[in-house]
Amino acid sequence: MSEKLILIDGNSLAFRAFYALPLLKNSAGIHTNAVYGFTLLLEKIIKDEQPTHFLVAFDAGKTTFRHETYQDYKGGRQKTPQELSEQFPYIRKLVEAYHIKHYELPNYEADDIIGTLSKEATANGMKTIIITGDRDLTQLVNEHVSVYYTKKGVTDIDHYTPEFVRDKYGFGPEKIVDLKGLMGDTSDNIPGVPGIGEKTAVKLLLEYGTVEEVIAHLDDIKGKKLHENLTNHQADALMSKELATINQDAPLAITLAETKLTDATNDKKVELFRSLEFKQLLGNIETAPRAEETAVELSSIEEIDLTGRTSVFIDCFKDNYLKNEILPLAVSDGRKVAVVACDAVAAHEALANYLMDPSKPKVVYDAKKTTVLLNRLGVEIKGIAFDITLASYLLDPSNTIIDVAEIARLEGKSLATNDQIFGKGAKMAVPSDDILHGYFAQQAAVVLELAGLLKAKLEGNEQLALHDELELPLALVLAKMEMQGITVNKEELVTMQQELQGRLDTLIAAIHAHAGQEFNINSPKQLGVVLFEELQLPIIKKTKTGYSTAVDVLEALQGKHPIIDDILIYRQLSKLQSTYVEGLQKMIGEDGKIHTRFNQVLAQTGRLSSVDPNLQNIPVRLDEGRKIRKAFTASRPGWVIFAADYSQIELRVLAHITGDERMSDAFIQGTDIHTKTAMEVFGVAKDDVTANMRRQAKAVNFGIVYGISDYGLSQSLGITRKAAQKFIDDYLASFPDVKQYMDDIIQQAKQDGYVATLMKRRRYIPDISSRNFNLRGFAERTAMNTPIQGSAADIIKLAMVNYDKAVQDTDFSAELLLQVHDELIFEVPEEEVEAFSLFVKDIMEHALKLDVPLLVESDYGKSWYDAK
DNA sequence: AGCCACACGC
DNA sequence: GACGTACGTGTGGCTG
Repeated sequence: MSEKLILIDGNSLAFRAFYALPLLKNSAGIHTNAVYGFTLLLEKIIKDEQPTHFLVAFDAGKTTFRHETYQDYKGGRQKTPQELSEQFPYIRKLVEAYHIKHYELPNYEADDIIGTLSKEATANGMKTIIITGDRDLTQLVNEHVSVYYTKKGVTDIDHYTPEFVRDKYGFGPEKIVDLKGLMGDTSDNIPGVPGIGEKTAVKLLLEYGTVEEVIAHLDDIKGKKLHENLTNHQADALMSKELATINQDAPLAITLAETKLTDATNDKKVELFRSLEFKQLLGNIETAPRAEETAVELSSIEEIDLTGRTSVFIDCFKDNYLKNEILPLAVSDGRKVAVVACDAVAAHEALANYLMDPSKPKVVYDAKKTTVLLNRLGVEIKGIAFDITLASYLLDPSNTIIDVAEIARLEGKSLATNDQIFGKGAKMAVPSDDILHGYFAQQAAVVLELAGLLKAKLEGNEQLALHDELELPLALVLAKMEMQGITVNKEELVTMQQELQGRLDTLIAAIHAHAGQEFNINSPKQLGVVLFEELQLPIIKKTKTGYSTAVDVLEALQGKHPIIDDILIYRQLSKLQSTYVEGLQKMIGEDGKIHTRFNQVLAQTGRLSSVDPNLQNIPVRLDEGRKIRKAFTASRPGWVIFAADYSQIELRVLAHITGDERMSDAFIQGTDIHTKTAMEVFGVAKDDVTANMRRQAKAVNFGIVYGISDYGLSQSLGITRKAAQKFIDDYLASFPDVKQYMDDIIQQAKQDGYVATLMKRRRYIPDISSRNFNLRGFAERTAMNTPIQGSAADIIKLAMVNYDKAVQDTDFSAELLLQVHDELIFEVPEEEVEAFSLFVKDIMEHALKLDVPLLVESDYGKSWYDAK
């Protein structure tokens, strides 16, 4: 087969890894984060690319041949932190442990080594992949050489191809050096020409081709200042181009043949990982556990001590526990573990009694799933005291928990994964009872072990109450909601489907007629060709794969061609048809209901999400879509759908957290918050707030709540980024305590590494100190926004738990069906609804005492549509 | 099977 | 100056 060479820019990736990962230390006090990140990258590259040849290039020293040309080359760079430079020897050792060659050459940079070898590889018919964190190498891209850039972290990678570069600039990679020649490069202290940034440089190059040609045509250049700068800095431009040019003929003392990878043992890797304490990686090497090694001896259920601390593990095949095949149940008492076939659980009296006894504390992997599965077996489990999935999520919501092995891995333990036992994709199957029972026994044993570790960590974070009093009780409420389901009227959807299909057919015909040909309107690619090539409409925006045909683009084209209006309507209707009208019908069960599942451990802010189907994004904004809600009804005649939603909960939380008086006053006095914001930001009296001012103020409030950037605000208001930034500045000047909070919370994130909600939910913000402008900006907005959105999530969750507890002491027969972030949906007998409304409103408004009032609005009707 | 573009909600 | 800009889920197209 063809040969493939990987070339790694060692210094650049060491820096990336260092800043991407928290400053880890092994017990000997050596910092290891850069080495660790480097290792992850090597693992990923070897696995994904399967190279035949491999080399890591390093920079040799401070001065290079470029310094002869320009003394200040790379001047003004910050010194490499000590914590990183001490890791370089280990990175070299690491590379050697992988039996990968590394090379450095005095007077040259890693870039030149890479450039020279990639040229040689191309000459020998090899494919080359260059991996770096530095954009400089883009110039080497061609059809045989790709450059992969690490984006976020170390293992998130962007692939640069000649087309990518061409799409971005309008010219190929070979002109990158000309670009640098004109615009310079601050990171390498390459001067370029003053007053020329990317925009101007690209324009000039598109017109003249190269720096030399630009200089040759100086007299044609318009703009006095530009002409003057170019004239005065011709030499700088040429020198900058020279500096930016990678040397592809460096005098290397290493040959391509020497970079060939050999089959090697893991000995050195194991030794190094041991000394650096890379436990997880070590676990991966020391072969995946075989059944015999980890097999727990199976006891009969009678031998288990069900009186003390126990764990219960039950699961089903694939992820939908509301309907899929139930697998056995395993119980561990910490010494012995027993596995019972699911059919035998309810029949086994001692076991069933134990499961239903609230005084017998049980530790589980997933309380909601466990509750549902046992309920399906006819057992109402009581006394779940700890959920390791919830615990792991609360400790760090970025943990993506897919199985017990994943939580174990996070705790430095290695064990068989669900994928290993069940297989994945089409090959997924339940294994033999032997394997299955052994696996389940092990799961139960490990769950018990992990519970102790995680509980101690929660305690250390003062998060035990968050688990015990909020998330765990909520899991049981959610289990009930999922099992309850919501009735959906299929006939209603069928009628809508027919109606929509008629309109869609008409639109398709009209669009094809406008286009003069038949094509698939659902294909952005085909649509792009029709709009921008056949019909020659102006290209507003591009995606990385072609023309963008997104709504904002189409709206900008309205009036330019009659096809646009039809496409906009087609888009809207076909989304309704495929996702909702047709999609939801498929989800209606034999009970006439849809049973969504709520994911309690996914959203980084603490919100819930909903899958299979997602009932948190049923249309509401446009009436056309809102009509879908007519199909959602109460399950019994005489009952109604009742919806209660928090009014402006996030902004109320913001007023509470910041203590901002003006904002708080608005809520205390019941002033419309968007109007109030407009009054403050525009400095006008209430009666002088125009509809447009209120609309803009609303968008700014939206931005505050969701942590959008100046760019995001500019997009939503259709204004410039500068104008958007001014809005934000004016807003913060109007609400000084909000401004103070924003500054403080960023400081706090820097200091603690995380931010927290009112209920002590955490979100870690590792990028808060990134020197990457984008990552840092994103991190800052996350820091500002998460306590607001997350506290709002805390409040509605608390309301749900309080409601569930309180309703049991009433005669209400209402059922809680759905949660949509700031809204709860119930079904209620119509005669109860008035009293129930007061009951729910009281619970929701007093879920948590804030310095500003919480306001709940509600309505009811025969369908969700009517409960507006 | 996995990625992309797009669109829905909050 | 900028790598790309609230989150999460589902759909259809396309690619390998």
